[in-house]
Order: sequence, then C-alpha cells, then structure tokens
Amino acid sequence: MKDGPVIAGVAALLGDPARANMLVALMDGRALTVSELAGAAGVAMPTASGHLAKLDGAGLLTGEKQGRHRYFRLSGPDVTQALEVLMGLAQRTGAVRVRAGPRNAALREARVWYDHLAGARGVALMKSMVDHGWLSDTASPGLTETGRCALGKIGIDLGALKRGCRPVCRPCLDWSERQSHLGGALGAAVLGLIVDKGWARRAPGRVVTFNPAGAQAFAATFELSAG
Amino acid sequence: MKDGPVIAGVAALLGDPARANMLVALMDGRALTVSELAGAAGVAMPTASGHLAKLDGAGLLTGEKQGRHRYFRLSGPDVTQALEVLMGLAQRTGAVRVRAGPRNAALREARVWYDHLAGARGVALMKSMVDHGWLSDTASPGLTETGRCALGKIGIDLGALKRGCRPVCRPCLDWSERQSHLGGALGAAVLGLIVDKGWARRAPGRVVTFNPAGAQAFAATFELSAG
DNA sequence: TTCATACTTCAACCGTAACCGAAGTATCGT
DNA sequence: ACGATACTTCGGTTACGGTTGAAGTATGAA
Repeated sequence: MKDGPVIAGVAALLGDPARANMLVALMDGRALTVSELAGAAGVAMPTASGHLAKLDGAGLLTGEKQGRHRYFRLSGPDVTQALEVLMGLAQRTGAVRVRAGPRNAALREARVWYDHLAGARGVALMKSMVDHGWLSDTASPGLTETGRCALGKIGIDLGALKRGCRPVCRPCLDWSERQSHLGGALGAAVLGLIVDKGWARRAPGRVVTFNPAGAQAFAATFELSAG
Repeated sequence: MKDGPVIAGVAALLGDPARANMLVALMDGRALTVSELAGAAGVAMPTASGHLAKLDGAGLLTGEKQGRHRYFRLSGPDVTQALEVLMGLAQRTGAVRVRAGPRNAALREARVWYDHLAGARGVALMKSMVDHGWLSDTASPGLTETGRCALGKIGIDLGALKRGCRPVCRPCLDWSERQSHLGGALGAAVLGLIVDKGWARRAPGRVVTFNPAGAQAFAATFELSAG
C-alpha cells in the first residue's frame, strides 16, 4: 500500500528552497560547479555540497569531476519536465511569481522545448497563426486551408509532415508564459526553418538566440503584431 | 531570481509521506472523506485534517461539505499529471516499489489516461500490435500496411483518424508499467471501441473495468498473447 | 616543495513541522 | 432533548533536517 512514499521521496528533494533553486538554475541545460550552485541557492558551500550529494544520490543529477571542479547537470529531460509541471501547478494554484530575474530572461524569451520553439516568441508565433486564421484555435489547433497555403509559400513541406506519424500541430502549455505555444511536427519544422535561415542559433543549453535581422525576418514572415 | 521557492512550495507539500499517500489515494478521481484519507495515510484524524487544510489552501484539493462529512478530491488534471510525472521520475531513479497494494490493483490493470487506455492492458495492447507488425516499433510507432488492414477489419475508421490534426499513433510512457502504451487518435479510437462494444465500462474515476466476456473478446481481437 | 583553490566531512545548533490526546463544534439520528 | 458521529482546534512533545564554522582532502599553480 505504501505507494505514496516513493513519490514523497523525490518530492521532498524538490521541496527544499535551496535545492529547488539549484535545479531551476540547471534547467537551461548547462553544467554548473558546486560554488556556482551555492551562489544560485544562496547558501554556503558545505550546505550546497550536502544538497548536491542528495540530489546526485537520488539520480536527479549527474556529476562529473574536472580537475578540482565538480560539474553537475540535470540527469535527464524527465527532471526538466517534472520541474516544469510543478511550475505550472504552482502558478495555477496562485503561488505566482510574475517577475523573473534577468538571468532567465533569455530562457523566457525563446528556448527549445523538446524540438520546437517555446517562450515568449513561441507563444507569439502561435497567437499570430491563430489570429490570421492559419490555425483553427488554440485549444486543439487544426491547420486551415489558409494556413496550408501560407506555410507552403514560406517553404514548409506540409506533405512530408503529414506523412509522419506524429501529430502535425499540437498545443503545448508554456510555463513561463501562461499560454500555449505550437508543438508537433509543424512546431519542429518552424524551429528548423528558423535555424536553417540563420535567424537564430541554438546555444549549448536550451536557449535560442535571435539576431536582430533574424528577429525582424521572423516577425515579418509570420506577421507577428509585436516585434 | 527567486523562482525556485515557488516550486519548492508545492513540492514540499507533495514531499510529506502522509500527504503523498492521500494524494495517491485520490488519483483515481474519487472524492474521499477526511477519515478515509486519514486511514489511507496511516495517521490520526487531527493530523489528516491539518494536512488536508494545507493541501486545500494551496489549491491542490477541493473540498465540499456534505452533512457531517467533508469530501476531498484533486482540484484538477494537472495535479494528477504532476503525481504521475513524479512517479515516473521516482521509478527511473531507482526508488522503485514494484508491488502495488490491492487498492490500486484496478487502476494498474486498466485506466483512462487523457482519452486512451493505460495500465497493464494498455501496455499489452501496444506490445501485441508491435509484435504482430501492425506498428513499426515502440519508440515512435508508425502504422504499417498490415496494421491498417487489420484495424479496418476490426472496425476502426482510419481515414477519419488521419483527417484529424492530432497524431494517429503516439507512444505514452506508463507509470505503473515501465513501458509505453498507445496514445494518439488511434489510442482514443481503441478505447472508444472497447466501450462501444460493451467489453468494459468506465467507472466514475479513471478506472476501466472489463467484464469477463469483454476481456476475452478484447484479447482475441487484438491477439494478445497473455489474456 | 609550498601555497591557494575547490570541495567534502564533521559536530553542534537551531527551527520547523509532524504528530497525537483532549477538548470543542457541527450535523445527524432517535 | 439526548447521544453519537465526523471533523476541527489547541497544547505540548518529539524528531528530523537544514545551516554553518572549522577542520580535512585533493587538485592545480608557482
């Protein structure tokens, strides 16, 4: 009957503010040292060391030693997912913290989620596509004839997408914004387009950085209302 | 910068064994009384009452008073999702607890996840479809010609599924089993078929109960190896 | 070799929260 | 009206875990 405690174990690990801060700091995919994580969590190094040992022991983190530094990173995408789900839960239940520190600004702006574009730009993209009638709606979006035509002109091969097994378009709730962005095969294709055209490049973590010309071209192509 | 603490709050709530037990007990969708939840968590009623007040205050639960009873249920599907994600994380990281109590037996056997069949039967179904060559593989399943033909005979209209925007087949990791079951439009269609044919009925919660004849028909139709 | 840096281990302190028994409140049945 | 049930509030105990300074270990630089 004791099925709860197994989830209580991981949850308790995520439930300490210091550990939560460290995990959030690692969410962009980088590997950080013990002292960097101590700084991020606002605790002394011995404390951080102890927390990291627990997280590592629980398999949430992987550590690798390089010289006299020890680098930690999240052990897998499921850890990121768990953090995102908890963030979603936290903001629905009202423990909202609207402001985000400048450190996460790039991540909130545009990031990779699985294989598509998330963050403010991802949400703006989806909104624009719905507004212009390319997609039927936000909740369970379907591609319209208008959309098919427009995307074809942009250079996205919808035939290839439809042949694949995965869904063409799929809403995906964004944790930093509170709205959906575009996932599915089409979402992945759009991200591919952005990178191929040189509008943006994918940084080592999950951050997507647009260059000025690329941002403009992106906005023009998808007719975003706000740059 | 304090972005972590907001997730720490919810996570800490899920991190107490007693509260985790209560939430898990509520996962099948039913509403339970304070004393039932106290029993499920293995604590005295005053303790349970305190925990429930916290969970309610945090918006994870909704309570409604009926006479001298007070019924609690999970406040939304996102809570269930968070619990499932944490379960998945717990079992990947090795905190596995293979045995499950008899109380959850029905839930592990067959349950609804979003709109398709999960649990042991869902996993068995997917395995059989791959084994018989209806689907290409487990990781990112595609429907084969054999599968198209077989499903057509069973009475599933693949044309209609393909026209929809959502993916036809989609793997979905099962938390009780460690394997994937079948999601997507096809997964939903199969669940619809099962209910329409009267093989099983959906209980108020998320449990799906097969009747003996239905279980046999289900196994025969999809050529399951183990009944 | 010698010193500095990066980290870990240790020991002790402190705060919070889980827990229960007893008493209090509300609702139902008789 | 009376007692029983279902739950909440209160008070006090207990224990677990987070925190840090100081000391110990390992790696790199001079």
